[in-house]
Amino acid sequence: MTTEIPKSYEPQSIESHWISFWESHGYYNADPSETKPPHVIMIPLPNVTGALHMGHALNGTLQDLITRWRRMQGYSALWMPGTDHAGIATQSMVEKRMLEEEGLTRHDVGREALIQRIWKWKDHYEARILGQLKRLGASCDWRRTRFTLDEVCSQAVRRTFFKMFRDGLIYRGQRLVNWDAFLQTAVADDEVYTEDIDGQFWTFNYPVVDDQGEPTGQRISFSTTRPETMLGDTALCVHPTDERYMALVGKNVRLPLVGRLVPIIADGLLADKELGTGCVKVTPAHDPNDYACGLRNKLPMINILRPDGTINEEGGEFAGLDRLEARKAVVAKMESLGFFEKVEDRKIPMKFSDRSKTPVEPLMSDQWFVKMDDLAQKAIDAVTDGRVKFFPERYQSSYLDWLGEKRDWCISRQLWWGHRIPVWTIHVYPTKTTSPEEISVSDNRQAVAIEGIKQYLQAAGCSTSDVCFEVINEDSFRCCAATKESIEALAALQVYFDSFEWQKVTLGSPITTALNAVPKYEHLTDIAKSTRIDSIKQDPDVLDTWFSSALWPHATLGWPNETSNPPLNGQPDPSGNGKNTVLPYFYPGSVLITSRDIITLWVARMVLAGLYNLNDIPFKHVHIHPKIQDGFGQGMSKTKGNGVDPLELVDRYGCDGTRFTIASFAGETQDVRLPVSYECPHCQNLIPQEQKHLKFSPGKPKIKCPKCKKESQYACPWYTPDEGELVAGIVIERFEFGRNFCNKLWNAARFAMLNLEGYTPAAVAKSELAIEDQWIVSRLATVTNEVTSLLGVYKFDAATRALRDFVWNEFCDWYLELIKSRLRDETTKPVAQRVLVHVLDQILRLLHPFTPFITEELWHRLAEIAPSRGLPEPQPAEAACIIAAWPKVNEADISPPLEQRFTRLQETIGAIRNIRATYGISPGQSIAVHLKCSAEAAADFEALRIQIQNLAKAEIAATGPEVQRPPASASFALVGAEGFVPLEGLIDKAAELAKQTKEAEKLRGFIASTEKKLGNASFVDKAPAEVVAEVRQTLANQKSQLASIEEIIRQLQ
RNA sequence: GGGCGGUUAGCUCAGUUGGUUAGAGCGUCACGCUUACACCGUGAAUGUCGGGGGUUCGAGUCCCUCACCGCCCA
Repeated sequence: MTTEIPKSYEPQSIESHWISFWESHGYYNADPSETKPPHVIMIPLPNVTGALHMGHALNGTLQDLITRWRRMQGYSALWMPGTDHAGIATQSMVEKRMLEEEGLTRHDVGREALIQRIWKWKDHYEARILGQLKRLGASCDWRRTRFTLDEVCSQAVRRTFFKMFRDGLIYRGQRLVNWDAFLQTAVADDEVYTEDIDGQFWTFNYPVVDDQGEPTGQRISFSTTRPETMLGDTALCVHPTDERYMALVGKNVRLPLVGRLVPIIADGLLADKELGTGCVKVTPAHDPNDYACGLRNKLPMINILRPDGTINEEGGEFAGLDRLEARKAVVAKMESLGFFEKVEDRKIPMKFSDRSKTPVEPLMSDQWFVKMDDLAQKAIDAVTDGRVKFFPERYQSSYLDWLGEKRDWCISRQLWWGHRIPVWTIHVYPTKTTSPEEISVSDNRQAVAIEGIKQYLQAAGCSTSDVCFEVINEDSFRCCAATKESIEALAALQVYFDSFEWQKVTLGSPITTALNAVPKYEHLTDIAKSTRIDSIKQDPDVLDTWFSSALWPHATLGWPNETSNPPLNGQPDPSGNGKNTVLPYFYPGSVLITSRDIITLWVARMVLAGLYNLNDIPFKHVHIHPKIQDGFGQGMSKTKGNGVDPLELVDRYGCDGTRFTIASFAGETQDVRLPVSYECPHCQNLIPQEQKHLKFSPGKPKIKCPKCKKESQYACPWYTPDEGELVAGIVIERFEFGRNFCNKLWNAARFAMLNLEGYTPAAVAKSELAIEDQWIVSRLATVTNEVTSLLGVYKFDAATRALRDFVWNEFCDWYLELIKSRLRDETTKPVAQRVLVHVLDQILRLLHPFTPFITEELWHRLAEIAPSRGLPEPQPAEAACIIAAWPKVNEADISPPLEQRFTRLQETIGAIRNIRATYGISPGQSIAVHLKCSAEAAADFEALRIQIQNLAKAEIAATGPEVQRPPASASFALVGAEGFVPLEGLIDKAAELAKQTKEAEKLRGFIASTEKKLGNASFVDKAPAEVVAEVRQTLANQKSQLASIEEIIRQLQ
């Protein structure tokens, strides 16, 4: 006999059990198969910056849902897990903590030590993130877990960079970046925030000069909020239609402070006639709008800042001043020269670095770029020709618009945490120090040096095809390396020349040194010495994080390694027998599931990288799911303080309840709102979250319960609550939706199992099925079809609704209620049990992807009682729900006429219940019902006599076409059936009359509008025939209902 | 400034290609501890579908416009 079944579903006690069960049985694993088709989802790799939040929970739930569904459908379903190193985000977290706790900067500890500290951080958070995912039930193939800086991913990064470098797609160029002068690094656009600050708005003028550069006496006025940037001005700009300045366009002005002549240009995109004087100064190297104007008008770009924020030599006498001191000095000098006009206070928007909270300076700097022209076009084509499809479709325009700009991709970052750029700049041995006997080769110093490096690499055991060279000028060239070995060898060479250079400086003359700092390469000292180079330096920058994540879909499958499968659990996987069989089997992937904010940053780049490296798309579908907001319509994020830890919800509502709720709001909608409350730990009262709870305030703020007036600390990202302190936890009432559903399912299954005593599996013929059996089987088939097709187009919300409605409103509310009497009768019990077990089995399968834990638990409990089950022939059930086959529909089970007959029964029962409630008839008191209906309907009613007794607490007194209304009856009129309930002594004639009169009025209203419609000639002419016929039928139904009611009224009077 | 999305019951949201009387969950009200389930059951109330205009026999649904909210790009 089965173990006892608790009265309510208790998720906590079973979740961890099934996680280890699934994992230990290897059900999550996906390997190449000759019999199964592949299904692949690559996880949008979470950053190792911190813990998971609601967005991850949503994202992960949907991926798991699809993965479990496809696994049940018979696919070898791979969900590839992993994490992202997240360049600046992670580095700055570690730096910040180091500064706070130890007072150290990255320059104090040095590059290697900092990187080691970040690895420790990464290990900690990676473990935490993967643990969180596992608790959400994520059925990833954990053996294949990757990290963007691990060896498997690194080899793909090296190979891609090298290919691009060799193909001439990578170049060095200048670009305006957001420079954080405090941290001395560029920060990305999404790491910058804008705030309005109190600033000033100065007006100056510049003297106009003639062709000879002599002042014409004219002055031209302009305004600025950053006067110091006039040191880098390269134009003045007016609007092309501005009459005031038309005559001046094309003339020059002389900058009073640096003496440079700059042109007056017309550019309608920069100058605004209405703003200030209508004229603006243009500093392309220090302002994004000016930069764009500079590009359009081919203006020189003059950088006036050093990395530390002081003015450089371009600033002349102002060189060396900090930019804010320089501002004062510039204003003073302009004033003394008579070019100052006025100044006013004004709120001005200022950009701040999110990392240092200091203002960022737009700054021109040298960066590495990838040429996007051809790469972007191929990625555009992949979407426009339908190889990659977006769900919902509208998001494809973000992708196409962004790629269409084909802006080159800046891939360098001034960081230490990341894939270091594998490029060395090499200076050849200078001509002037070349000894006489070497003059013969000096004409071709580049070729000699390149040859020298090749020989060195060969001696180090590297292939010369693993490096390529690019000439910079006659004294220098670059070398890009493709493999770990060649990178290591070049690094050793750099160590050698660095020490050599150091000795040159300190000892005054070059002496022989050895590669003894890198013992592995010591024997190459002589050949290193003879390379005829003067210095070799690796680029200090690392690659943009998105460069490595762009390769994620193929890097994780082992590309470019063709001779072995990627490792499993860090160990070699020999199953490929000398080939990489994983990559061709699992690439391209099936679907990418992510949120819209990284369509450009990530999705587009994966497509172009996949096409570039493998000449094939990385995935066929891209599903963009909603973003989660708090109750105020704000996106949830750690920085806003409104983030919610999904595991808190899992603890409160159960994992399945949480997942089911999440799935219920994941449709084509753009945003999802989750109003949050705190639960008072003293009295359990709910306190709605207010904006003030989210604002950062120092210390440990408390929340006061309006009901019990007690205070408590509350869950908030700004602080960790004190040990032992009572904390007001997070409550999101919407999640009760899923929790309640799980409990309902649990109890439905509990009921079924309590009523399966004596169950015997056997074939069931269609003729043995009662009307409710046929109905539930028909509905089950319909719902199975619906869910299957909805999941195929990622409409998780609709699929969830379809399943909930079926399980709760049809299976529980009607089917279970209807079979209760049959289950108590030994003769009718066997068939009812067989149908019940079948439907429950199918429900568990359909729900498993949504609610894996409860369905697995029930599956095993059901297996104890009914290991063999199913219609029409029983089959042995699979060993676990996770590997059970997804239900297949027998279309013959679906019968719309039968469903219609059943609807009439439901409506009749509803109408009787309504009468009971209207007259306040106590549940214990039975009533009689006379049903006037067709003979066919009468048969249905008679067949369900006992059930109607149970469901409506009503005795059928008479059925059939001849039934007459008994006196003193409450009545109802449905389409196809009229009912009368004699209520002698109970009925209030006046009330009943009023009720029926109201009903009649309503019907007359409907009839009037229906008749009006049919009376409209153009409706009858123009509307489709079936619509007209439908309306006629409606009118007929309304009229017959009205006739019944009028008869009832007549009898009442 | 350009683009995308939203505005439907007190709250959170559905509403397929335009087609009878606009739905659900939560909340509210009334009744009910009926041996699966009070995380429940039965019944009820609740809407100028953001405003205005248009197309159409017919508009929550299509078009234009205005307002507000959110996001992306510049």
